[in-house]
Amino acid sequence: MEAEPRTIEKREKASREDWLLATLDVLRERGIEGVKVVAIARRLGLTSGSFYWHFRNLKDLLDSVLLFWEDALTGHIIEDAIQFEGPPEERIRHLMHQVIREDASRPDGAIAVWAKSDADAAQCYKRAMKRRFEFSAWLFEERGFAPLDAEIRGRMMVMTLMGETTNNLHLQKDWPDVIDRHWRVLVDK
Amino acid sequence: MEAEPRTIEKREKASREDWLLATLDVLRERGIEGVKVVAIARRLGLTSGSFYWHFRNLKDLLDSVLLFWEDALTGHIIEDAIQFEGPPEERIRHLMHQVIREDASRPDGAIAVWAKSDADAAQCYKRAMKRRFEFSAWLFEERGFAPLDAEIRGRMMVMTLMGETTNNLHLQKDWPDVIDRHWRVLVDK
DNA sequence: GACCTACCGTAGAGATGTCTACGGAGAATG
DNA sequence: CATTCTCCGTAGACATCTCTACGGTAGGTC
Repeated sequence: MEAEPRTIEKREKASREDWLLATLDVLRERGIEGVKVVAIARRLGLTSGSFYWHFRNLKDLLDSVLLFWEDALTGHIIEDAIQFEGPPEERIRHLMHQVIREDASRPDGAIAVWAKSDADAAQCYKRAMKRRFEFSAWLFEERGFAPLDAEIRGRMMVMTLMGETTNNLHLQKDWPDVIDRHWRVLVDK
Repeated sequence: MEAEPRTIEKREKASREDWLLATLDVLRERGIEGVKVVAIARRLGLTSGSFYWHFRNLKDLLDSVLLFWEDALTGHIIEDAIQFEGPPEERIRHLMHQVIREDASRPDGAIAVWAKSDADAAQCYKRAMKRRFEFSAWLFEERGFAPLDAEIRGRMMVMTLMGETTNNLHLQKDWPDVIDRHWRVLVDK
């Protein structure tokens, strides 16, 4: 059931980023209430004493996690899609494949639940979703759909990808085929 | 941030089901690791001592929650759609609206996260999703799509609805319009 | 060799949580 | 009125968690 622990090799010292990445793993697997200092330390093969060298307290870490998720994990996909050269429908296809390929490290589901009971997480989640929706709408406008139609198709794409992510589609060997079939329904006029 | 607590009126005694429903609320808002005996008791205005009259222990409660979610909350929507009389595309529309209407009490997102670290939850989640996908595929076959196309459209419908659920679409006043636009993309040939 | 920086471990206070043991209250039953 | 059935509260043992205080160590610097 458990994923491969993100241990550090050869008794190396851990950086602030090591703690952050390990936290993302715990967050994805156990949810926000499962993010405990001792749990992350155990995963890194360290003790909680060392944690407080890198972070002021647990809240400090959680704030960093939110920022990292919004900037790196959401922004990364969008920038990658902007870089892509080719026809609009292929750009969409590229993005969809990219999301599933990087599936394993996405804590999106856990953050959505987190947002239900925490104001900071809710605000961050809302901002990130808005950004995803707006970018996706643009993708479908480029493809030639009218604004309102492009908006709903973009929205469906985001939701479908998040759904397949929480559903662990990437563990299924025929996932590229499944994604292509989703893609066809979305881009066909 | 917090939802209205599901308190019991006038110092009434709580039934096993009261505890179960309160647990669903906590599960939805805080995730599985937030489901603590004392937290649920607090929400009901009781103490943990009373909990152990209704349940052997925390695991006993969690098992019941999984069964209830799978049988009642998933089965309910399907049975309602089967009852529906009218053309296939309207049956699909009815189901989509129904899901969002009952949105507030759905802990689907929390259960998806739970399934990442617990074998029992994972099995239950898989079964429920299989049932949803198969029923949805049938809906779109009735609508006249070929099996493979019906399957992917059903899958997209389920994911979109779960996405809009975690996204709290039901709090948006124009949600029926948004759902109808999703619907058009899915059922149009 | 002395020093400094960066990182880690241990010990412990205080909070929170699970679960058991047991006693008590109110409604229903005889 | 006495008894029983249901449900609830309290107290306490034990575990886990956050966070502080402080001491230790390895590698680079002067």
